[in-house]
Amino acid sequence: MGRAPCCEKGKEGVKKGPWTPEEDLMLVSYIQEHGPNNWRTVPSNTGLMRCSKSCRLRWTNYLRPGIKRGSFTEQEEKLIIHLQALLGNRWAAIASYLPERTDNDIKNYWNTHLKKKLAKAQDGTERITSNNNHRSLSKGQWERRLQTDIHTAKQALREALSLDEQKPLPDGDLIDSHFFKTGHASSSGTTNNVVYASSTENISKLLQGWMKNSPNKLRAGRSDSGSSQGSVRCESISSHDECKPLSWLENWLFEDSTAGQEEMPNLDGFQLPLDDPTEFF
DNA sequence: AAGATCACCAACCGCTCGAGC
DNA sequence: TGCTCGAGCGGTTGGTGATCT
Repeated sequence: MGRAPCCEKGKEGVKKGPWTPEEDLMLVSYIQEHGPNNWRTVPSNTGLMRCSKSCRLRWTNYLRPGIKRGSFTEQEEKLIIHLQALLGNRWAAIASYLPERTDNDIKNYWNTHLKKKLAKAQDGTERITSNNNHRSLSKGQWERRLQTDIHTAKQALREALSLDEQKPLPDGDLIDSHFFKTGHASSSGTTNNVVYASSTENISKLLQGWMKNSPNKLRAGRSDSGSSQGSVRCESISSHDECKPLSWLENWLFEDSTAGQEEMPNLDGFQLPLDDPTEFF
């Protein structure tokens, strides 16, 4: 499989580094008109001296409507920790459960905050248990620990979701409708102060206008960072057109909660909602 | 006050996947 | 069937502001 050279790599005149508000405006104006697709043609059509990849990234990580910036809430933090435990470093998949956050954002937050936090916590618990763990775990012990971990993760994830019960995390549809109705995602926010991307007034005006006119385009754009993995998973779960990751997740949690709380989940009957559950590990 | 170090995050790089030819 | 290339993803880097010495 011949790998294509990185877009415009080596090409002269390709700008790198931070985006200027003018560039943002150019990109947003273009996407407002044409939608977030066919990135290859974006630089030439907009006149931006950027590589198509850079344009896509700028859009998905910063300019895309509905992106929440600023500090993460405790619920978000919990959710990330436990989704990471379940999914590993599949940031795009994790991001699909935090529709207002980008995979890059989550990844950064994980690397700069949560990893350290967990390392500290783990360090504390390891000190306690280290005396009892001189030998490596046997296979049986390992499996049992794995089951416990999964159980714990699910439990905490359930808690995280129930904490947010009054303002349930939006599923795929809610994201869009919520966003289009308000035109500004923070209007329903009851939590922390959030600063949204595209703070430049012009850009936000453009986006608001665009959102009113073409909701379907946004959906197309969202699917981008919604990750292919996420959508594949949706297909495997539901034959419906709509992708509702949180719905099945909630179902999954609630299903499990109907089982005995103290009962250790059986790994064999543990229906992970992925095509290949072993991918988790 | 100034240099060193740390923390954060936007952006880049390179790999994989999958559609199209 | 194999190749090309666009798109997406995760890891890494580099710039910048904050904090420390």
